[in-house]
Amino acid sequence: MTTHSNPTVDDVAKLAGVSTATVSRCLNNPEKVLEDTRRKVQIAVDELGYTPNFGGRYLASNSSRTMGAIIPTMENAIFARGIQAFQEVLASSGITLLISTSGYDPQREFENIQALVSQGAEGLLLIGAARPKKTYDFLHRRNIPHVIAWNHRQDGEHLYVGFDNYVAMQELTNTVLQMGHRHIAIIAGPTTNNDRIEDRISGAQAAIEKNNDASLIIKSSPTNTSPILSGQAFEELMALDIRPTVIMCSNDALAVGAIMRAKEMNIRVPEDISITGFDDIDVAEIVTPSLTTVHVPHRHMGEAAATLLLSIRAGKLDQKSIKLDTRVVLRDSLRAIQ
Amino acid sequence: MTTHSNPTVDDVAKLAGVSTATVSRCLNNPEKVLEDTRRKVQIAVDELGYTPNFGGRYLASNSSRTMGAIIPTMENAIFARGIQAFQEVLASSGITLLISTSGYDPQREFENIQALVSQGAEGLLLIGAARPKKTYDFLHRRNIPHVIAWNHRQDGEHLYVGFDNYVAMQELTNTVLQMGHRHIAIIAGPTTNNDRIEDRISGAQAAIEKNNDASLIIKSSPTNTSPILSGQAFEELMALDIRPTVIMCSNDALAVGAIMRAKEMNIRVPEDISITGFDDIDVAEIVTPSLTTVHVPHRHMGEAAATLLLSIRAGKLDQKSIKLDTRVVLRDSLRAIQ
DNA sequence: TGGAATAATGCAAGCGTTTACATTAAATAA
DNA sequence: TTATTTAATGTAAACGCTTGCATTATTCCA
Repeated sequence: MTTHSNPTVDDVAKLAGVSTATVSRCLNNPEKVLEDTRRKVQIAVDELGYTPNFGGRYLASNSSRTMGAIIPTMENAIFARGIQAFQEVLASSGITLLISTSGYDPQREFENIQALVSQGAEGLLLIGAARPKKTYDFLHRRNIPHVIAWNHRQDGEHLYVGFDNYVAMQELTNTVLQMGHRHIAIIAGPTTNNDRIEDRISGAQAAIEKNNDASLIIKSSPTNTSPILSGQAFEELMALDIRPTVIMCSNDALAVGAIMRAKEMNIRVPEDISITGFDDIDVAEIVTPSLTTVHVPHRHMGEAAATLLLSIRAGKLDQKSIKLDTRVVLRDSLRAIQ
Repeated sequence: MTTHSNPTVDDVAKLAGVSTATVSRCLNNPEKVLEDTRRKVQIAVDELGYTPNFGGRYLASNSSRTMGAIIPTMENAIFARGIQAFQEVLASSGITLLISTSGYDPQREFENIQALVSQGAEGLLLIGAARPKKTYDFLHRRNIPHVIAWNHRQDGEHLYVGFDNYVAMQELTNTVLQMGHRHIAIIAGPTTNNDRIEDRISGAQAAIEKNNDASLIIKSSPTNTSPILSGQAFEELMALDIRPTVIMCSNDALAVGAIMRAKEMNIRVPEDISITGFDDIDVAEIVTPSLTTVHVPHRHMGEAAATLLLSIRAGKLDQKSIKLDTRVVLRDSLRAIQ
């Protein structure tokens, strides 16, 4: 009568004819154990299909070999790609990644953080810096290493691995201005709890304020980002007495939504109106006309964040923020004013 | 001198002036404890920023409230969307999701499965049924509930939550045949360890074999799926003496790659050649011409998989496979032969 | 060959929870 | 009021692992 509970180190030890300590050493410090013993233990492990119980291991060693990431949603390609890279780097160091999604809700993010910390997360990847004080209080009190990705500010408050959304958008706006555009509109997703969008809008404003003759209209959707919403916003902008000559969208998905709506309305892009995006996701190249946008090194960001957290875990506590470069990618959807 | 280790249930108990058992009950069975006591404990919890240690909890209760998912990659929108839904359903039952990616490598998948099981995964979501015997042996020996998503077969061997790739592709092929196409080509990703692609190809073959005058060429890339590869395959097909009149791609990403290459080569779609995809990801509607493809209910699949695993976890062990419907979505990239 | 140094292994405590069972307090009935 | 039932809380063992220290086996040197 075999009980149907999982095999434990005791079972392995008994079968291999050694002590539990030796089994443990075989698994964690194989160099401390005789080649011969190791082999015996390995056979027993395979025989039983043993895998160490994480609870016991974590409790005894106080190390979980686990890190966490909380992203707004996986359905956004920009996060998926960065997290994929993040995970690959961690995996190559034998670290498991726990992921949850907050749906852009700070309260849910807080709960997710608590859950991941309970699960033993030794480090956390977070998106953007905008979150309630209580969240940061918790992170500091519990002394959880965390990096903030997808943004970079000079404030010295946080550990960033990202790019400067403000500067990136400023550059793109300057390009737009150089092409002679003066009536500029922005379609943006909601800025609540989203410092990245905030920074992008401010960046555009800063660039435009230097031009006395340039004007700016901002359409910021109160609810969540979606191409449908940008279609609506696009229509509203087209109904204005003085139409903008260019619409800058706060990300590529919104820009694609605008382009699609333009097609439906028989408005030509870029002949009748220029459109720009942000992120440079795959679709930017696929859509017709191809999208002028800001290229963001998502994979590289994920890798850098993982490397940084691994360094901290290894004891190198004096890590610095990492700033990655973006670049404007000129494609067909933006054209100069004649 | 406060030691800097995390607060434990002992700390909370001491601060609240109750026993550890009561603290535990407050957290897990609040109805078993006096309103007044509960409040005291809650205050202590907040005061200390206490979160239960997962290791201890898992060890004592033998319940991890955790499930795992292993997908090939997050960079594929079809998985991202399904997993997002999967996670949302689990979260609403207080279950944490652990995700890893295998990069389409069965050995890595096996290791990931072991890792997740060690972490306490009480159930597993896996993609497709093609994997080595040792992987299934492990799952059975350890008695890990698992569902296979993104495919559905009538074999009665596994618990599927998915759609019948064979039938879906057969339907699409029939549509193509009805439109008068007789020279048909397929561009597919690698079929090794990928039963979904295998099934799709067989489905197309089955449909075509019923037509004596129809011919089929299959270009199956040996390495991984990528739009660049499909561009290459597309070129090769265009160089043939007798060009196919339609190219059926095993997924939308490949189809988009083919369309882009067609544009570069000044071959008109669908006037000169028709192209179809599979999955119906967002891009299918965005690309020009819009893509005829097979719609797959990714979100719904993720939800159903989660619900099923939750049922098993709740003790309802006699779960049945769930078959979801797909449908052919006709768009501009496919046109009838005159 | 004997003794010291070193390598390999074993013993047992302890990690932070939960939970069966024991105990105490409160509520009810007589 | 006291005896009895019930509700609330406390006590302590157990979960599976790692690791400091004790013990045993091996190697090296003289």
